Amino acid sequence: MHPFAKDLLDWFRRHGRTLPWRGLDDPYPVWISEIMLQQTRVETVLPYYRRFLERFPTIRHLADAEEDEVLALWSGLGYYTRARNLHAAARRIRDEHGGVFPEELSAVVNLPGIGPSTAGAILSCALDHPLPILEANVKRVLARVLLETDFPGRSPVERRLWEHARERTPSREAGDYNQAIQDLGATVCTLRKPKCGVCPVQVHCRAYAEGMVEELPARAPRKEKPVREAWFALVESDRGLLLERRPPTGFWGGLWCPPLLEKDGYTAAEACAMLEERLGSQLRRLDELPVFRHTFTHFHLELHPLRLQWVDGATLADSERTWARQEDRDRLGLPSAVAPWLKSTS
DNA sequence: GACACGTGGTG
DNA sequence: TCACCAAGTGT
Repeated sequence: MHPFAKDLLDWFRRHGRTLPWRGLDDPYPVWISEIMLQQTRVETVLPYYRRFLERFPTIRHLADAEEDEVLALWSGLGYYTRARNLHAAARRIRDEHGGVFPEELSAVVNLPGIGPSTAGAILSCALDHPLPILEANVKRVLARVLLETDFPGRSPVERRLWEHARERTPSREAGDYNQAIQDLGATVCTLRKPKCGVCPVQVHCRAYAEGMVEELPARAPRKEKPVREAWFALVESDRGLLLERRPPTGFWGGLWCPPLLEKDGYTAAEACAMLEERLGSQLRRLDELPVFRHTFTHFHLELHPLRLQWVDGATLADSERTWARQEDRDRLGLPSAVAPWLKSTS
């Protein structure tokens, strides 16, 4: 066994965390935990994990459920594709593997939502297969131990890290080893203020020897977030504020919101005319309010509020549009960035 | 290979 | 306030 692995396993026996999906030999609950844990912290996952397994105690229960119910139990966890893939994979296991979670790596990585790292985690933890994992904790620990100064997002670096992860994964107790290195990353070898003083693998760590621990792993090159600008049409009538349901794809998908019009190249007057066309009604321009900005993961959205008065008395004949007073807006799903802004404006 | 996907925590 | 990050995968 690699000396690094031995020291890590000794530490794990004394200081490893107790988590509900540990020490299980059934791949199903381990699978659920691994999917929930993708890009998500342990503390966030715990209540969801319990509720989910209570409602879907076996693969068959999950496979036989409606997707809506699966999504409802996932609500609040984010990355909802994970839930749809989980459900789809359960149905595939029911239909193609007789309801039994497959044990071949090739079959496991072919299931939707399971990539190489998650497959390694499930098979090593539940069935003790000697497979490596490579997720954020492992990347950080190995980048430091190996003094890997290139940033791990680049694929040559990633290949190297996979290779080192494989070399260090012991042929027995691979599951414990994988849990151990993740615990180390979560509690000792943390991104900020790492506790090198209590680290069980300090003697193996090149970054510690070089005083480089806090500089690693290297940060990704900064990417400028693009700014998207839109006119934000606040159409008022005696029945309240006009809201539209956002299209299902894109940001704020399916939520109710005042109309947005791409600002690129259109003046306020042109935007107003386009909106009149869309609504089939005349609008009177009132005034413009100060720009407000909301930041998404990949872009800034700059909204230019345009107050408009609904002129004629035509009625809205569209299920995707509605008038809403303040009390109506509290009931409808408005984007969390928009609701308080509207409240403070009107 | 870049990008999208959600939410909550942190300095 | 804001950038950055967290048990990655699919397109």
